[in-house]
Amino acid sequence: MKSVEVLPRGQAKSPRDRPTIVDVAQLAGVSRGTVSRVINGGRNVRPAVMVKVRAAIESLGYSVNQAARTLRSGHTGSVAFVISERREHLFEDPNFGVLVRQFSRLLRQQGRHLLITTAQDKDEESFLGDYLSAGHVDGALLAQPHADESLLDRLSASELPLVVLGRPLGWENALSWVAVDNKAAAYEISKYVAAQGRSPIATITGPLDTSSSRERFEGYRRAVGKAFDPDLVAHGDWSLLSGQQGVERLLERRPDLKSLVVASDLMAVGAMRALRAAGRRVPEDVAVVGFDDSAAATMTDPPLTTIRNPFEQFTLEAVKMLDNLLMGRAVGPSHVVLRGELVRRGSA
Amino acid sequence: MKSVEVLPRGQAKSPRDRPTIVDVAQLAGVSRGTVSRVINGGRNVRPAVMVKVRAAIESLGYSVNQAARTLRSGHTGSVAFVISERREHLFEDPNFGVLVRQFSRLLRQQGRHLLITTAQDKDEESFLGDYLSAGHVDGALLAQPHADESLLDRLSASELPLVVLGRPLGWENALSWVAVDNKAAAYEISKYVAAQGRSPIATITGPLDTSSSRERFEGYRRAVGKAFDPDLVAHGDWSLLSGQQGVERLLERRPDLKSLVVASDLMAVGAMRALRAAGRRVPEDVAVVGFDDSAAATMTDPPLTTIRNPFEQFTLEAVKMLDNLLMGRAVGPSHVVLRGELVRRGSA
DNA sequence: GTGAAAGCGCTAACAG
DNA sequence: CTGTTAGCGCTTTCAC
Repeated sequence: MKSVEVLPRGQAKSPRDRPTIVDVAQLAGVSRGTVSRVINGGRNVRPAVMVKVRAAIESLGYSVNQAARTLRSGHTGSVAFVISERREHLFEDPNFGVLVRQFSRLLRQQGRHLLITTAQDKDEESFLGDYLSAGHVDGALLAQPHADESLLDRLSASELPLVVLGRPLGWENALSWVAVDNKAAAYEISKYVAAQGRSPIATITGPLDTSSSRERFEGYRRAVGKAFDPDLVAHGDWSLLSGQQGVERLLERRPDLKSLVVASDLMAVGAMRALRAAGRRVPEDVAVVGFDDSAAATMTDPPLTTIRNPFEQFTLEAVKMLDNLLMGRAVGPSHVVLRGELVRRGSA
Repeated sequence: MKSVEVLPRGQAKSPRDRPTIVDVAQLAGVSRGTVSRVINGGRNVRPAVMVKVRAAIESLGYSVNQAARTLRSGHTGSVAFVISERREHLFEDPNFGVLVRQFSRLLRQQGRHLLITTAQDKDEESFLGDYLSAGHVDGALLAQPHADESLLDRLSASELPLVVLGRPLGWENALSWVAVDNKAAAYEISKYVAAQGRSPIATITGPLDTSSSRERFEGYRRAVGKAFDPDLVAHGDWSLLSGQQGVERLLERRPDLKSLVVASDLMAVGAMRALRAAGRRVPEDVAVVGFDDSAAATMTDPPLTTIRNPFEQFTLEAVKMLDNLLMGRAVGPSHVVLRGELVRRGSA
């Protein structure tokens, strides 16, 4: 049943009120072909004719009919940034704005538009799948898919050129992706804390159905080594509240904890709040580190030591990868893994 | 020169590898017309035939070619949410996620897709204008335009059905819009503070080229009445830092200030930080109120008293308005003004 | 350097 | 209920 959808009937404007290439050709006294050449860069058109045609375009207020162009040429000139999160983190994450801005700029240099699309639940996901499969876009950048991502099935089946942002669990070999080495980052920041003599080190993870959560947890686990203790682990859901509750649970089980590796800055904010409520000072009694270097990281007191993602390179690689796919230059799926960077602030 | 753009050449997939309605018709042993009827809801098609056609669609992995459909039918089934901010606030504003979610859900009920599009600078704005004018979307929701918004010119000239979110300065009569009564809200919250005997009341405004900033300032000004003093006013740019700096300036000029009406929660966070640095307690020495009821409002200590926007109704009105435009039911531009709600927390 | 013309895939109007 | 058919507006050979 894929791709079956019903469009609303009845639109306001009669289609006839928009000038077409024919109107322009008539006014300029040339053929449709020539007008087409002009609006596509003007190769093989005499300057004088160019001027005439452009004037006609201007005076008619002509603008190209993208549907016709796409139907004929087979591509749309736009790319979707697909956000299939069930929760709202991505929008709250200031990193998201950075991503959007960079993608937008990079794609624009290729003459492509960036469209951001979202899906909150299964229904919307299927609706979005219809959209993407219907040829509305030439390709897609897919943000942080969950492990159970049915969109991934759908899209990879549709053969839409696709670059996944983050490691797509279960699809590592089939798809192209660019990811940050979360495991290494978590390892590094945990060791950083350990080197300060802050053991035992507890952690609050994100939801473990995302690769970033798993990797961060894995990095932490490897860093603490034999000292690993399930009682030092709490699981959160990226929310501030879950960070707060995580600390409450941890303090019950291991009141001796000396530091806290939290899988996101926002949860770290909650964690610090709970620590304060429990009478522990940061960083004197408990060192706290976060992840993401989000705005929250600078809003806490003390500000958070955290991991910053290499967005510049990240977006560049993703767009390059997608362009290769779109231009038919890619031989197969490719992968890039980048390193995050430790940002030292007051919390650890 | 509008609408003249150059698309990238050379796309990966040969157009021929996607099945069309003809392939489906052949496989199902019916005509193209019947297939079209099936994929458009199946009116006037026998159940048995429906089944056959659907099976053919499934087995071929057919999905509709949106370009062809749009070219023929004159509409795309999608709507743009246009963000033309020069800065990134919108993405950082958690309210943005709420807006997107609600718009998305509401539009989906109408069988329409929501596309979020952005423009960071003049160039991108013009590029975006091309996109929107080219018939990629049936209509647009335009977020918080600045006073100098050239996109507004462009779009209103293109006759694209348009609903502005926020009051479009200088276009109030020409366009449809839905806005929150910021002036009333600012008045209310300023009076709330005054009623607690917290005068003199200072304020930190947003950038005054937005209608919301102006209105909030105006409401404050009206509430303080004759007590108004330019020394009690600082101008920010919505950023946390600007809130902090605002307080520093205010304390220099009017160290006797007893309360602070800040035009956004984020700036209020900065303001509270600066107050603390200056040895003033909130709310004992200085009462602080914010605007927006954003996540930041609950992250401060004490949490912020602020104004919550009526998003539910806001999005509903905007989508209804746009639908009227799209369906040709609108007689002219319409306007809706909604009231915000005071949320009492610890800061005032 | 320019014109003519063949479709791209689909919908909807018209016959039957 | 179903088949047939005429384009929607544009790009792109192919001639000239």
